[in-house]
Amino acid sequence: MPRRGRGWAMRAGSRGEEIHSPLVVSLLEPTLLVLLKEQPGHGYSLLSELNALDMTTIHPSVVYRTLREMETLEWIESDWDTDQTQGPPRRTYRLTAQGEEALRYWTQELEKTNLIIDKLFAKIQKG
Amino acid sequence: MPRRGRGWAMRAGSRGEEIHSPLVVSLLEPTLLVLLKEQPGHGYSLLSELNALDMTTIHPSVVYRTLREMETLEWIESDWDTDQTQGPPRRTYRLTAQGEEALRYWTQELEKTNLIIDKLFAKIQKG
DNA sequence: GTGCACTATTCTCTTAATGTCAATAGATAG
DNA sequence: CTATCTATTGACATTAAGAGAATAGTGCAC
Repeated sequence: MPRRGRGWAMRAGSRGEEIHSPLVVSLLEPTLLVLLKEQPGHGYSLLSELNALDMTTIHPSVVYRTLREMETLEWIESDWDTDQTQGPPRRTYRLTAQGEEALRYWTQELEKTNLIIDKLFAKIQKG
Repeated sequence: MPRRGRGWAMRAGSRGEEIHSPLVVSLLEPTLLVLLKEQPGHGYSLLSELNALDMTTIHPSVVYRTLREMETLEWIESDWDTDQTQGPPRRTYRLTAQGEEALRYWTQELEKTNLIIDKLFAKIQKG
């Protein structure tokens, strides 16, 4: 029952719950871009790749929805894969040129974010 | 007219607009904790401190609202300051013990976030 | 052959957070 | 006396996220 938002830290910390901070979710979009740049993939496989990146608390339906929205933006494209699945057909996504462009902007934003976080750490350690 | 969310990267990049990624906003809460740990302050002064940290696109009312919510959580407390203002009375906030506790959890989360971003950079540079 | 676990995706409803802007008002300089 | 800067609040609209039900194919054990 992940519930995000204001006051996350205490709720997550005091009880060892599966709540994630809003930060994790806001990394989802660029993370999917990066993963799909590495290689095409479908929702279910991306879910386990997210797990490998310690983004374990994101709800599957959020990932699927995000992929659909990214396809609407034409950052990614997909085809149905009916053969070679271990279950029902899967939708395999790949990055488009526009998606690569979006990833470039996102990369800059991630750099900026790292800088801000580093400044915060500096302030924390100072005190 | 900052509009966040899905597709931020292209909207922000293609036109040089004042749109921020969802990442920036999700740093607001821990940033306010850090700034108030450094020293007590009021909303208006915190706004310029956020500017100094390159978090320029966050709307003032969002900052004020966040402060009020953090006070409800008892992470911070406030008093009205009627003297020594350069305008109307200001509400001066300071960190509570619970706020320090929250900051500790947030610090861990920021470390985790930095790690994830670094992993993403590694993947980006590899490709 | 049927029941179960795993794979795989979509849809919908609810709740929470953000965006935006108007309103209010004290202080100060010209 | 009015424009600008300081300072905060409140309300409303919009967007995103959380959660779970529904659907369905595959493969294995019994």
